[in-house]
Amino acid sequence: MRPMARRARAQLRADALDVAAELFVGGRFGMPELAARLGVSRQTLYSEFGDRQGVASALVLRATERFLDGIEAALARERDLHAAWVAAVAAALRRAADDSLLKALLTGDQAVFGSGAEEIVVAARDRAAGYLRRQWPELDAESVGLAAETAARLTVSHIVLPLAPPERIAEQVATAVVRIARGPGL
Amino acid sequence: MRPMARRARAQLRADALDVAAELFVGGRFGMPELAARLGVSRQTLYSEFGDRQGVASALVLRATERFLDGIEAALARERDLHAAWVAAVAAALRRAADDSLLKALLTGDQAVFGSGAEEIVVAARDRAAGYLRRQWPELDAESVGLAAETAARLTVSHIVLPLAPPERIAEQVATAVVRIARGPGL
DNA sequence: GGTAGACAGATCTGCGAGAAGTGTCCAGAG
DNA sequence: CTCTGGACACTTCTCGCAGATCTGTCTACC
Repeated sequence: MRPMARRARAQLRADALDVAAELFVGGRFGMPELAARLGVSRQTLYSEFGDRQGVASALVLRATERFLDGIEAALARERDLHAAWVAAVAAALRRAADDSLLKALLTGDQAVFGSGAEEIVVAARDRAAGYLRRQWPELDAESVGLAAETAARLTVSHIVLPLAPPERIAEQVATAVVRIARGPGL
Repeated sequence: MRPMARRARAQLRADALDVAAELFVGGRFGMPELAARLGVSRQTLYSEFGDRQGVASALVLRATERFLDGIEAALARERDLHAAWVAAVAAALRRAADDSLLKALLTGDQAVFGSGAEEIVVAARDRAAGYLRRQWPELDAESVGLAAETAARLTVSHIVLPLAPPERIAEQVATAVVRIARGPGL
């Protein structure tokens, strides 16, 4: 509860997840090696994360949140709805391209812990909906929900199965999302 | 070249793929067992399909075409654009639900031969675009392309990761596709 | 708090023998 | 002319088994 202890704990968690991510992409992710690399005893890890799955879950959670934070930042950086989505999708594609853990979670190829794809899609959809409601309150509520889910699913789809250059994908997804968000039309 | 020979060959291919699909979902797909179940020699199989991969490719190809034929039939059965897509997506979800081979191809979980997902998405997109161009020629060409790709990707996404009952998914995808197909709007 | 060590039990690894499958050949039957 | 059955070399599963490693927990210690 003391500042030092809390800081040390948070730092340990952060370091542990950094190393765990490294080990994971390397294919070997075990508690003994994780502890050794951190210069800490196995027990400390078990105390902090409960068990191996706890480390894995925390790792997935952090990767997801960082991913979505980056996307939301890109969204917020633009004022035009279409431009915002172009930037967001482009950011998502970029991150997915050079984050092995994220790519593994989304494509599900490596033996990842809890698939992860579902959590990411759900979280992305909810964040996108929140952003739209907040930034464009005049949009129809149902359309916002549909646009958010479509944005999340289309982006993941293009990460898993890219058929066009990133810029083109971003443009296409953005156009689709904007047209859906615009509502029934008449 | 004689009718009898051609018919026998076609029948053999069809039977072979039926049995191959059975063996595949059962997890054991080998040339000796396939030949035995067909009451034919292995050599005949190799003559007809070239090699094991040839059987696999033919199997995937047929599954894909049947899948898309079913969807296109559902599309053609409705006159309203929205209703047509509701029916098509519902048909796709239904088929994917009770066709193990198809589901394996799309989700990529079982060790399928050539992933298959890419071929399916591409073929679905192209067929959807063809249908839209043919049936709704007044639609903007670029919008049709975008709507077709979105329809294909969203449907696959909802098959791989279903988060809502099929009827709701069909309704959502149809709404999204129609709004995209409608064009820039103004 | 944290460490080091020990512990039973599960899980992974390497390995070799044996079985099975792959792809190709050919002689022979219908 | 097509299909069969058998043989062939080669590669790829499979299975058992021993040894190593990992997991999760406990205890003594600092």
